[in-house]
Amino acid sequence: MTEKPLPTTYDDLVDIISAKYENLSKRLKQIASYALDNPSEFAIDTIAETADKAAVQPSALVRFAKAFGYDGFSDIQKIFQKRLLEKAPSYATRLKAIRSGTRNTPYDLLNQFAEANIRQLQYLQQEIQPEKLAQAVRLMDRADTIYIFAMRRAFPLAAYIYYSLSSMGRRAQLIDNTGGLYMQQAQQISKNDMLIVASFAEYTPYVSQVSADAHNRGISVVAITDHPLSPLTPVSNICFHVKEASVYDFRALSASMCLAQSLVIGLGVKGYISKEDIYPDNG
Amino acid sequence: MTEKPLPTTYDDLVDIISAKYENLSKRLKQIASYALDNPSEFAIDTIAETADKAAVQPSALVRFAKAFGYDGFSDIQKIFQKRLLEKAPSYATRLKAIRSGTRNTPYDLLNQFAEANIRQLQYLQQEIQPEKLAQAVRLMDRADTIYIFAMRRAFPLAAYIYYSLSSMGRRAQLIDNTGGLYMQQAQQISKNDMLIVASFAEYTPYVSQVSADAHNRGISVVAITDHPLSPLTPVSNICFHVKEASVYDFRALSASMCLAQSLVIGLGVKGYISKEDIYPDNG
DNA sequence: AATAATTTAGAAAATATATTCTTTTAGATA
DNA sequence: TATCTAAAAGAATATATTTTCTAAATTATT
Repeated sequence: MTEKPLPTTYDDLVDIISAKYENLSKRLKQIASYALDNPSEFAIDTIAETADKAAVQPSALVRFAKAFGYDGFSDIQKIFQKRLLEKAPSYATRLKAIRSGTRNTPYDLLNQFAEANIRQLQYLQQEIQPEKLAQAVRLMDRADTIYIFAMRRAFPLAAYIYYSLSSMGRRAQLIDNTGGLYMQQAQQISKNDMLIVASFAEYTPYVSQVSADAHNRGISVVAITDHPLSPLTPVSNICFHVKEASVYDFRALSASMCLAQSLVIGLGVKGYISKEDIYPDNG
Repeated sequence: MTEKPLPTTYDDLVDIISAKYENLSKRLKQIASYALDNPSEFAIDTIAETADKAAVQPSALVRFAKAFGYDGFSDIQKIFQKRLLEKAPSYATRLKAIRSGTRNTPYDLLNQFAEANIRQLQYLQQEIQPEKLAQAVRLMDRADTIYIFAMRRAFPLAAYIYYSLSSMGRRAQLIDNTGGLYMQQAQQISKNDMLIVASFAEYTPYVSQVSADAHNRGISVVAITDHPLSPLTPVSNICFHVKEASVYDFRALSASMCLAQSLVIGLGVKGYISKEDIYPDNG
């Protein structure tokens, strides 16, 4: 084995550990995965404490360190300690940086975007009406099949809802407009079903069209949109208005995604509680 | 002096130290102010290192600890260590706190989920490596066509990226496995293109397979996944590890969504800026 | 199935670390 | 300034932690 330069930063070390992981012995794998899962504790605990928590021998930790070229445990632990000391700047510092300098590195954008998303989530918590939420979940719970339709920017929402419902064993259908057949797909919705739609400005006419059609036929519709004057408002039974943040005209999705997740989980928990015996371990 | 309960949290300790500060001896004041100024280092360094940095004798540190009622240096240092561990909490721990004692109305769930999402976003800001982000955007910028592939829970990410890139006029292809042809779709990727993949535990083999194939063929791959030991790590050029929170085993998506958005916007802004540089005075 | 090679556990040794104790220094009081 | 008291330094000691080493166990190879 030739002399490779030892990683001196946590990130480099993670890369190396990831790369070599598959070639490690069972016990060393165990340690690698403990260390990567609990880097902070690994930095602070003594070798005995870490050994205990990772359920290995102290000597195994020394072997682990040596397997990556270090002199011993203390050496590799220092890398983890450095990470803790160099932890990113505080919240306040970051905010200042965001406000003052207007450089636009992807990192700056990420910070701006994260901040914007956080604000929207806090706003969502304040603004959402608990009763509406409960009603929506009730409608979903009663439905035989839950149909979902959204396009363009809202499509990820639909994809998420469809995936979650399916994987929790609920009957769900995604109207995906395959072959341009969205109307035919929507026609399938029957009285015992319900429909979830989502659409944001500029509103996709298809979505409001399907929603209107279902609504006229007496089918329950839950809508997620961005404004009280959205075309979905008049054609839905329950309509959530979620304001989304935007950075450079790129609109975020976190708040509506969070709402969608809450609906799905609300249903899941409800189902889980009543169907506890049937699906004891289901996620 | 009667037995007062010793502070067990960092915040309490800070209060006590502040209160007693004026009555401390010169050397102990020196230590107090060092400790409060450098709580992280104080937590990690040995007594000798701290003594050195604070320019005092090791024994003075013991006296310091005893002045506040602790048995010795190690005891008071533990408080500082606890702070460091709680600063970078495991989400599991925090979420448990959120969970406990709450009912499970959809509204409660939304609040829990929003909190979880917010923490994730903050964590993302701390953990992300600016340079990696910049590199990823550079790869995207150089590519002729950007291919995107993700399935199941990660699929909404792919849908979002695909939609955004397309709507900003970038050539993009979503590998959507229509007709089970994902491999054939992936074969289309050429040397001048790049691939973005996303996959979370339990990892979809298709995604790592496509990623590995592209990577072997020398195509740049940017991966979004959830752990350093993910199967995507070894088969990608740039790999982001985003820890996602979960509520009742429903995993969130905000952090990775935010990351994806930053990549896309980073590219958008970059394109805008570089064209401006080329045609500085042009309309 | 037997042998070799690797990995692991656990105890022993070496090292590092924290604490105590004695001596020295500094500061306060008369 | 002399005397007393409190604080500090530094060496000595006790404790804890890490590392090494050997025997046992596991895994791979013939």
